[in-house]
Amino acid sequence: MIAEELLLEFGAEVITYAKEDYLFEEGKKAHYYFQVKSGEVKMNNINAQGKEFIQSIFSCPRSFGEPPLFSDIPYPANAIAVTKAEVYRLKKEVFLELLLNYPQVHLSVTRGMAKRLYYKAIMASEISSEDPEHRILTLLDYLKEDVHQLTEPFSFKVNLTRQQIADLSGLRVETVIRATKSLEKKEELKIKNRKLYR
Amino acid sequence: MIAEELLLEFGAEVITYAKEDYLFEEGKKAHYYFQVKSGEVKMNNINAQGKEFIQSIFSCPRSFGEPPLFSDIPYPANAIAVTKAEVYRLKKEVFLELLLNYPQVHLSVTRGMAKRLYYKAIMASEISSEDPEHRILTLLDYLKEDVHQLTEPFSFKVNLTRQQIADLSGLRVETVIRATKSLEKKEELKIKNRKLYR
DNA sequence: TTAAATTTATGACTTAGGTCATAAATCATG
DNA sequence: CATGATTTATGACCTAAGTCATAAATTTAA
Repeated sequence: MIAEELLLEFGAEVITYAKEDYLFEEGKKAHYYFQVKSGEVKMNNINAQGKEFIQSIFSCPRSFGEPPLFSDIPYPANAIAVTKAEVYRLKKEVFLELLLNYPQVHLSVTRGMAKRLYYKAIMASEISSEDPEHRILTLLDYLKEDVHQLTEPFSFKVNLTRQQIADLSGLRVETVIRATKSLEKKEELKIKNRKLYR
Repeated sequence: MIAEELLLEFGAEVITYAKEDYLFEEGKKAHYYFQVKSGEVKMNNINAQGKEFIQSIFSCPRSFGEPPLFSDIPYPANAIAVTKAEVYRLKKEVFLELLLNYPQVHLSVTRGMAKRLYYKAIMASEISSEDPEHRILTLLDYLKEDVHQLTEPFSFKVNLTRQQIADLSGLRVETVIRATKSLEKKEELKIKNRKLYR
């Protein structure tokens, strides 16, 4: 995350996207630094059979899509607005210039990438090795503790649909529905009018 | 990767690990920057049922385990020597000091993390959505093109065991054996005395 | 140079989670 | 506020990949 004032000072634009709009596409080169101002943006892949995998969902003030700005790699996934969203957009060259002038900002960008690498490492291992209930709990605990910094039992209200949980954890929606019901019985989750609490 | 001279100038030690030695453990705090001088190091997770997932295998001159140096997160996986290995080790505080003094080095470390994030994004999507043959080809193509910079067909000799391919792609060794044989029939791979070529 | 360990190989079988069909409940929108 | 779209729900069934057993080929180390 980069402070709004600094972004604007360096000439960042604010762009408004409608729900379902693409911000960039898998395989394309990166030209901008992006940071959410309002709304939600997801990065995803769609395979040949139409199955979706959500890499991550970003809301204010998270940035995304930086890796290809640093290295000669294309975007590994699409970025799509989950809701109507406003996004700061800064030209690649200006962004890199900014990092050189503000080492502390560079460090905080690096910190952000470090956290995402941590999340990806955890989820890759989960998806590869764990059963549905374990995967879902790991995902929700990550969101609860690392993103929302909550500790109290059932203090985290999950604002994801069962389908989104499925697409984040490599499962099918029916499996998530069955697994969350089973987790409720085991008192690992609460379900209050269809919303999950962890 | 940081130049050897610079590492030594900042007081890096060279540590020799025997095959199977642990360099650090999942869940622990990070105190050092690591960079391979010789041999191979893997980062992995072992689940409750004993199944292994290999996050990555590193050889000279790759660094690994940086993310927890930047952010207050623990190691998401173990680091274990795959072969006898020599590793540069630099204290966390000195490493961060080095980055502040050498912005270009900081940028190259960021670049390295960006590439790993790219790899993880690709493999997470593969493991979540693709069948065994697709996963294996994507893994091998990544290693061939992005790590070894090879382009000629079958110019990449894979020096991984079937078991390592399985643990990198979330499959079982029998599945990898059957899938690679099938890929050989389809002329996507060559197998010359048990070695894979892509 | 031999014995032990590892790696590759193959067949039979089992099963977890996916697939498909259908529907109720809830939400969003004109 | 009515209607169409989305989300949650449930049962039946199916299949890809995992599991298990066994063995041959190769590599390692003693």
